[in-house]
Amino acid sequence: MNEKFYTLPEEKQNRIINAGFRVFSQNSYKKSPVNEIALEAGISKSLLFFYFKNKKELYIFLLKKVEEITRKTLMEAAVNKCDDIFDMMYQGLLTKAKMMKAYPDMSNFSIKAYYEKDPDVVNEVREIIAPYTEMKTNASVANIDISKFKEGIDLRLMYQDMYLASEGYMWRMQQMDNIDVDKMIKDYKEIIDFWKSLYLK
Amino acid sequence: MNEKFYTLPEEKQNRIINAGFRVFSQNSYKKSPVNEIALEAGISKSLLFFYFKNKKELYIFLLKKVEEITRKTLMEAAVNKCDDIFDMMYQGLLTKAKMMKAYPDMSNFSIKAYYEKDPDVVNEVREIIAPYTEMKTNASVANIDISKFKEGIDLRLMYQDMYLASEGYMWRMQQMDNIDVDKMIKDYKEIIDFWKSLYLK
DNA sequence: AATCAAATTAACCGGTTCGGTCAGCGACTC
DNA sequence: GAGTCGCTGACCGAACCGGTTAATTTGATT
Repeated sequence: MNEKFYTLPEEKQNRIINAGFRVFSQNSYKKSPVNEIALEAGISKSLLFFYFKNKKELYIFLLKKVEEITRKTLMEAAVNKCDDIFDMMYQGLLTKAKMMKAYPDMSNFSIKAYYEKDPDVVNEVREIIAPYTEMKTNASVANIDISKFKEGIDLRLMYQDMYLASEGYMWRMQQMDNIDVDKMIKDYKEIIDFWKSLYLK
Repeated sequence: MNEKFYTLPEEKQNRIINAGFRVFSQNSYKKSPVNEIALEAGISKSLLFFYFKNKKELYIFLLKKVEEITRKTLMEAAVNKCDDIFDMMYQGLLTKAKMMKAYPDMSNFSIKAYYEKDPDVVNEVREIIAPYTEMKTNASVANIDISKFKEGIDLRLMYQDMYLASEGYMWRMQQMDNIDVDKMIKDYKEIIDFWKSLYLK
């Protein structure tokens, strides 16, 4: 790709990136028209092909961008490491919300990429995304302070319930046309407080 | 559409229907190639155009098929009407699982259709689907026996939590390549029992 | 085996779309 | 006014797509 891209004002870069996320998140790789990305970014197709030598390069650039953005956001969030599992879930959603505000279609794009089967890009997708699919389920349940919880609660099922509900909530959000991130945070906080009242002494 | 379609062996009808669900669920209306549907159904494109005079007619037929299948399955399920909200959720998932076994992509197809914006079909979609989008959230919480529940539980949040977790569970299932419906039912039963132990006296 | 109708398909057509290229336009500098 | 830079409109060949048509296969009947 053309290094000139990085000299563009950040706002313009983001316009291109978000347009790419949006189009590639709603169509398969093959059926995502480069022209539609350019139009949505407010530039001409020719210029897009000036920065990225072809469609595949643009796609892979976006893939790597997902990783970069996620890593950066996660690093920022890790500053306030909390031992409370409820705070952890809340913080998790907060960071996800922050990302969704800046890059609304990134999440859907990475999901779509994960299931992409086009031989033109499938190898690259596997290479770039694969490392991140593992460390999904772990990352918690390990060392939490049991004494705070009510007696007789199956912590495994509790966690599963909360995790599933979070996934269900995210899913419902993804389906909607425009996401009200602030309302989302408010609703989620309400449920977390409900869980606290249920599970904690 | 050509009435001859209904004289086809049911297995062949279903192959066509499922192929339609799959292709239309993964692409927008416009970018769903009729040829791909035919190939996946194991017939030629020409034959498909013999049964359905054009793409739009096929699409609308599938839309109506969703309504028909859902109604039939729901009627069967309504036989054992239970007043227990937990039983209700369990029965609800059972019926949904049954439908997913017979028509794996129907659910995703109807979601996609709901958000379809192509002017060629948007009016018809609204007409056919709209009536069913309302009666989603109600249908419960209304007349349940409160006395069975532990005191101080916010029933609205309880229901929301269970509903979201169910959706999250369904979503996780949809993502997987091949769904083990029986295991799914077993896991779900485990969570419902967990909820019972949490919320009931 | 010959016949005929029904089921099914291969081949084709006109139009559109898509990835990618290229010549050149306007603005700004020296 | 020559040269550079950011940028675009117009264009190209190839592929694709919805839909048609003529032909072929199949299967039952005589």
